[in-house]
Amino acid sequence: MKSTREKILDTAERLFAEKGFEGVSVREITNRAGCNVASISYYFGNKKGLYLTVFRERLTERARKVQSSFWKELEGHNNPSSEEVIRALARAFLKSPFSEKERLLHHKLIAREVSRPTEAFEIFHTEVVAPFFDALFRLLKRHIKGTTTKEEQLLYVLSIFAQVMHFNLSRNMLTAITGKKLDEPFIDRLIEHIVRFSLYGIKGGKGR
Amino acid sequence: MKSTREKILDTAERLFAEKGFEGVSVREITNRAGCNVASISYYFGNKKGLYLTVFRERLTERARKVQSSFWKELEGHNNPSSEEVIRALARAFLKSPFSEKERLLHHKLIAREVSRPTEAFEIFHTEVVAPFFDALFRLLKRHIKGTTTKEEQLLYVLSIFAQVMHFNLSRNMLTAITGKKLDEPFIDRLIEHIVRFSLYGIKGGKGR
DNA sequence: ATATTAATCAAACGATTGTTTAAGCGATTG
DNA sequence: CAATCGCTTAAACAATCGTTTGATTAATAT
Repeated sequence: MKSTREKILDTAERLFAEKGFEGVSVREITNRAGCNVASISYYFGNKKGLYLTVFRERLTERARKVQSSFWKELEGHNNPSSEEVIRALARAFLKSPFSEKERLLHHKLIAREVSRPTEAFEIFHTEVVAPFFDALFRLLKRHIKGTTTKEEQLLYVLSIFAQVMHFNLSRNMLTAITGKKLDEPFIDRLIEHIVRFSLYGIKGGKGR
Repeated sequence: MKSTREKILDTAERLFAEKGFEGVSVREITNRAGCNVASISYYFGNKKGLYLTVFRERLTERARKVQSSFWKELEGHNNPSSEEVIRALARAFLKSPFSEKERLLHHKLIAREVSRPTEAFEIFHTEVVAPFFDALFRLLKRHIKGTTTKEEQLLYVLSIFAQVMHFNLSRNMLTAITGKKLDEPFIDRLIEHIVRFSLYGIKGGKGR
C-alpha cells in the first residue's frame, strides 16, 4: 500500500494540473487522499512546499523519461536526418511511456508554469529544459542550410513543442472542430502532421 | 473619465489573465479599480458574472478585430495562395492592432479557457472560433493536393494557432533560450518562421 | 517491558473569501 | 419642496482558506 506522502503527491499532482495552485484547497487534497489536513505541513511544510515537491519529484523525473525515450528513438542512427530527429521529438512527447491521462497532466502543469512562472519554473528550466535544448541544438545543427541562424533552429524546436502542448491542452476544441477523438490512431496522424509541418524550413525552403 | 463599470472590466480583464479566476479576489479587483466591493454584485451579479462579461464584452470584440485584420491582409488578392493565407493568419494574430500588452492579455485568457473550459468557452467558441474556422477552411481548400483530407487542413490552422499562442505565452522561456527580446523585429522574424514552418505539407510534401 | 520516535488525528486559530445589507450620496423628476 | 432614481459606501455575513496545536496511536529501539 502507498504511503500517505505518496498518496498526497498523487492527488496534489492531479488537482494542481486540473485547477491550478489557487484553484485547489489543501483540504480537498487531503480529503481525496484520505488523510488529515495536518499531513501537508508535516511532510511538505506548507501548500507551496507541496507544489514545489510535485515538480521536484514528479515532473522532472517524468521529463527525464520523455527525453530518454527520445534518445532511444534515435539509437542506431549515428547521424540521424532532420526528419528523423523531428519525428523522434514529436513521438517522445506524444507517445511517451505514460498513459494518456498522465501525459495530459504533465503538460498541463508545465503549461501553467510556462505562462506564469513561479519558483517551480526555475527548477524545471535549469534541470530539464536547458540541457535538453542544448543537446537538441547540437543534433540539428548538422543539417542546416548555410543561411539558417541559431535562432531559427531554436524556433523549430519551440514550434514542435508548441504544437505538442497545444494539441494536448486543446483537446476539447480539437475534437469539437475535427469531430475526431484524440485516440491512438489520431495521435499517430498528428505526429506525421507535425513532421510534415516542420520540414519545409530545413529541407524544402528556397531561403529567405 | 471612465465609468466604474468600465474600470472594473479593465482591471478584471488584466487580473484574470495574469492570475486566473481563482487567483484573484473580488477585493483586489475593486481596490485596484478604486471602487467598492459591492459594485461587482451591483453591475455583474457576482464574480462569475464579471468573468463572463469580460469574455462577452471584451474578448469576443477583440477577436473580431483580429479576424477583420486578417481579411484586410487578403484584400485585393481574389485568389490568395496558401502562403499568403498563412502569412495573413500569422500576422493577424501576432501583429493585430493592439499593444503588445493587450495581445498577451487576450491570449492568456483564451489559453486558460482552452485548457480548462468553463461557460465562457462556449460563448467564445460559437461566436468567434467556429465561424472563423469555417471561413478559413473554404479559403485553404482550393490549394490542397489530392490526398489531403479535411482533417489535415484543420490541423494546419491549429498548428499555426498553437505557435501563436505558445510564442506569446512562453515569452520567458523564449527569451531565456534565444537571448532575444520579443520585440517588433523579432516578431517579424517569428511570422516568417511560422510561414516557412507551415508550408511543407501543402507545397513541398511528397505525399504520405 | 520501557523509552523514544514517527505518524496521524480532531479541533481550533486568525485571516480572507464571495456576497449581502442598509444607509447615504447627488442628480433628476414630479 | 419632496420624491425618486442611479450609484456608492462601510459594515457585516457565513463560509472557507492555510496553518498550528496538543493529544493519541503505531512503530522502533534500548
